[in-house]
Amino acid sequence: MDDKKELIKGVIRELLRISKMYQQIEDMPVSVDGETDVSTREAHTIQAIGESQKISITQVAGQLGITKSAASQMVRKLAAKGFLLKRQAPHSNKEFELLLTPLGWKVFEAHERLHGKDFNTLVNGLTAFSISQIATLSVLMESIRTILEDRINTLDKEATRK
Amino acid sequence: MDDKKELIKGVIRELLRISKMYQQIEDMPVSVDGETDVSTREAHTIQAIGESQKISITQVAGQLGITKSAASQMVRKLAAKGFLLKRQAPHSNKEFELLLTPLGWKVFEAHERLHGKDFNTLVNGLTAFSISQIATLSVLMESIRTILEDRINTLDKEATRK
DNA sequence: GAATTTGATAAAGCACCTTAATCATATTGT
DNA sequence: ACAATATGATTAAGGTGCTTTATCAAATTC
Repeated sequence: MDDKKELIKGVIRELLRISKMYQQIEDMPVSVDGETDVSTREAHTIQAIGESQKISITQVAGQLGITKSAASQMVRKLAAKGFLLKRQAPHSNKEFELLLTPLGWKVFEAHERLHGKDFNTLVNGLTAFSISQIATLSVLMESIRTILEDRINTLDKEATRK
Repeated sequence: MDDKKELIKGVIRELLRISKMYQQIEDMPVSVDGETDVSTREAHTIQAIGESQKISITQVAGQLGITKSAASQMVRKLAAKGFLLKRQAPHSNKEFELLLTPLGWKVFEAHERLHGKDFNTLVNGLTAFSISQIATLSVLMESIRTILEDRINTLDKEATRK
């Protein structure tokens, strides 16, 4: 009985370490052409725009979980650097639609490629295990995710209440 | 065969989502007494000092992975706020040793408690599964960790090379 | 058509970090 | 022993990315 609890604790500890390591990888700047370096936040903004073309500034803010003001500043900087285009939306005189330039797409792809590499390494590393083992893992992961989701919701409520 | 690969991909995606969620929890400020709010970085500095008493500023920098300069600034701020004490090390006239004040310990404990709560929730959530399932999970986690470790090492080398 | 809401922006300021320079205290090599 | 170097700490200046607050014009609602 205690053995089991210890085993579980070990697994959770491992999970937390993995989370930190992933974060560490995620935080590294993306290099395009081995030339220009793009910060993580810049890359994420470019990613958001590349994924949903013609997105507006307010939508970018929503997707990244930052204020409209912050998104506006970020977009201005990226446009100045030539990563994206900001043009009047056809349906509105107050909205803009954002598009990646070829250079922007380069960053987008470099970022995707980097992540794809990590992703594939992980996938390959797990192919050695049996289907039923993976299936178990899948169930446990979902359970862990649910637990964390609940936790985040309660913390959010607490923060909002104040 | 393809089923397996898809299953694995799903698991990895889940893992990445979990990592992001954990990061989200980790980034929330710690509240002491429901009164003072302490930022994540402040809490981590306090945690580092609480864990290894009489640590020096340079050591704090090493542990948090920031420059000595940044650590010095952070420590000055925390000392001014009354969370820690900075006194001359007995063995050296150029080093300081850092200690938490009672208030500092309160933050330390609040931070630990918060994490302990998450930790226990996760542990409890997993007790429903069988020992062998957990054991499988453990093996897989270790394998994932190794993969990420390798990745971080190569990325670090690449970054240093430049 | 007046009042309100919404999208975008600008100004000011904050948290946290970096690099580079400086200073005093060790430590090392000859 | 002492000159050269290394180390611990600090400061000044600057950068990034965010927030809050205020403003403006365009759109929507009543």
